[in-house]
Amino acid sequence: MVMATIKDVARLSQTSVGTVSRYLNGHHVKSANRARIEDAIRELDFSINPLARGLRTNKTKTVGVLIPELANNFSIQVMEGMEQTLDEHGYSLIICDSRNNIDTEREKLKLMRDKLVDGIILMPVRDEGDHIRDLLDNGLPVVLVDRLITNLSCDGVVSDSVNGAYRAVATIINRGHKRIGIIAGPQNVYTARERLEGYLRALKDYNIQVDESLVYKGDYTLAAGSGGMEYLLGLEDPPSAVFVSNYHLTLGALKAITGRGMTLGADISFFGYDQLECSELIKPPVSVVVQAVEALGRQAAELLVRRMKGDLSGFPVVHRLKTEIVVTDSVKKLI
Amino acid sequence: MVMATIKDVARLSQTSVGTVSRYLNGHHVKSANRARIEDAIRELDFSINPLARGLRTNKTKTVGVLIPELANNFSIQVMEGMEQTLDEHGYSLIICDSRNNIDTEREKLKLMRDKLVDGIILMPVRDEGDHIRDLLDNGLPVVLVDRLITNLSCDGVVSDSVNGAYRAVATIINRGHKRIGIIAGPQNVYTARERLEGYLRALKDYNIQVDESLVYKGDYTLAAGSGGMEYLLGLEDPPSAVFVSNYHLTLGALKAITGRGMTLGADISFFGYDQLECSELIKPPVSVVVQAVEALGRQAAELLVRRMKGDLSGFPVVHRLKTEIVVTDSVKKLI
DNA sequence: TTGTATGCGTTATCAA
DNA sequence: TTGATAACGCATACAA
Repeated sequence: MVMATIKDVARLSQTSVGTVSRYLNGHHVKSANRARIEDAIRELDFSINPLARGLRTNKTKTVGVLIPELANNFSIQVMEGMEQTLDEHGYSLIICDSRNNIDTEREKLKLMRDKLVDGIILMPVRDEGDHIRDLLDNGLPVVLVDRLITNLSCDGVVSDSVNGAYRAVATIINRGHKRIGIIAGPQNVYTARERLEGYLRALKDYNIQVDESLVYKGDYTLAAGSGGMEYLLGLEDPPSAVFVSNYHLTLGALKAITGRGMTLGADISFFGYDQLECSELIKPPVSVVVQAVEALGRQAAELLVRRMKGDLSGFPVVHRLKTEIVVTDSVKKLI
Repeated sequence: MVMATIKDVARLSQTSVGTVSRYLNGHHVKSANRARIEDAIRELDFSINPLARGLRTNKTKTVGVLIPELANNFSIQVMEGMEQTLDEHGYSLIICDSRNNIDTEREKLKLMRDKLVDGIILMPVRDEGDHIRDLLDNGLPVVLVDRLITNLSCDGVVSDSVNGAYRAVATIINRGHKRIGIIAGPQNVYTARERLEGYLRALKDYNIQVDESLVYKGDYTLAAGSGGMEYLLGLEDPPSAVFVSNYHLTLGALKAITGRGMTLGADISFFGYDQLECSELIKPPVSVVVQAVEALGRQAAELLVRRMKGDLSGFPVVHRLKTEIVVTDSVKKLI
């Protein structure tokens, strides 16, 4: 297929490439010319060659999105929010999966830089920021989403995980539980630390002594979720309630409970994290902390667009979005 | 950030841009020059400007992926397969969501063409092919995934849905059921037609008369799934078993069953489609037809890569992947 | 406001 | 094998 160029348009409209180019970029053009150019463009089915334009302008109208794991509900919903927003601003998304691997993250980030993206939205694998600082130092806008990075000055949009976890645990306490376990995530991940802190703060505020044996830490995986739940349930003095601090962990923990033939709320009280696709299929439905997933994506995208336009005000900006909690009979009322 | 160019490399390595370019494209270069060029590249942290290269070669090493709905397990897993394969071949993915809307599909397809992608993988919204034929006629490779299109000569990779549905229904019949309902999808979608056909064939082969009142057709949505199940359960003479022919429909149907407080297998026999993330959390686990999701993505990607390399042999190639069925106690044994 | 000419970084053609 | 150079399609500085 041979595409029409700006030259063809100029010829057909009896103007010059300069005029056509100016028309295309929204400059003022005599209305007679404008009309003829528009006709020619329609006639030739012309569209701008983004490569040529990019070569001149050093802009690609493309944003790189790097996610540690595509295959999960949460990531996808965040992505949808971004896709929509960036689409509205005329940006395309190049999407990559870092497969929860910091080396892949480095590599893909380099790939994106080489592909000349105008900006990057990153959900980082873990607390490691040197390679990101490199990008920022080179003037490439980066917005973190879901997770911040210690000692890295970078824009970000995250959920208020401390508060989400706090309210979950406070709810459990208010229903009369004293022995409350937590399945926490890997402590080199921002959200995992925050959620553990929320748990600890709630216990402290309600004067409940922390029992270290009730704090299980694992990766953000299904396996760690079931492993953690097995561990807690196998304790000599098991907790009466468990707070599980991530999507995959929640699925895994529920699997362990179901596997043991136990009933939520009756045999073990349970508070999970993130909306399960099938939350209504489980009896009773599961109490969870729900994040503003779409907003997370939208706001990250909007912030990035602002940066790409050259507005660097307030750097680093961090948005912290409120979470909601859904409380059900999966947490038994002891009082 | 100011990127080094091939010119800088030529200067530093005391060769010419021609030689450097040839080196970069794998042609033969005297080994002394090769060494000096490699040093210079490292020294300057040079990487090829894909815009300039694309402008010359008319290739972007980018593939457009258009999916009717990002936010579902099935799509994502297919996408992961594609991402991995295309990554191996040095292609980036531009991912778009057509939001189950044929106009959006048209629009995004145009956008991708304008962005000069080298090829497109499309999961079409429905049975409409003119806009796709346009692309093919213009020499842009397109591979359909999951769904073919009537009267459109186009490469594709799909599951053998007829067979999947057939075996599901045959399994139900072999467990002694005679009154078997189906929640079918929209008949302008390839997979929906195929799965309905599988159902009908199985009934025919086992000499069971088709009762039209047991055939419910709806969109591929959760709402249609629960609506369909409500309808079937509300019949004067309801079916003893129901085959549900899509992921969303399955979720919706299960929701209706759970909502009525009925138990799978005991009160109603059930066979769904696609792996639910939480299939193990439901008691009893649900019988489903499972597709080779990753393979679907991989093979579509591989086929597209072949086409983009210029190998047009066998067009149109259609791969039809086998499905598996998972059979559980959700289908009651009547005999 | 318009037309002309130059350059963005690469590949490909040509002569050496 | 190499170097010099034209071209890819566009945006922009400059002169008009």
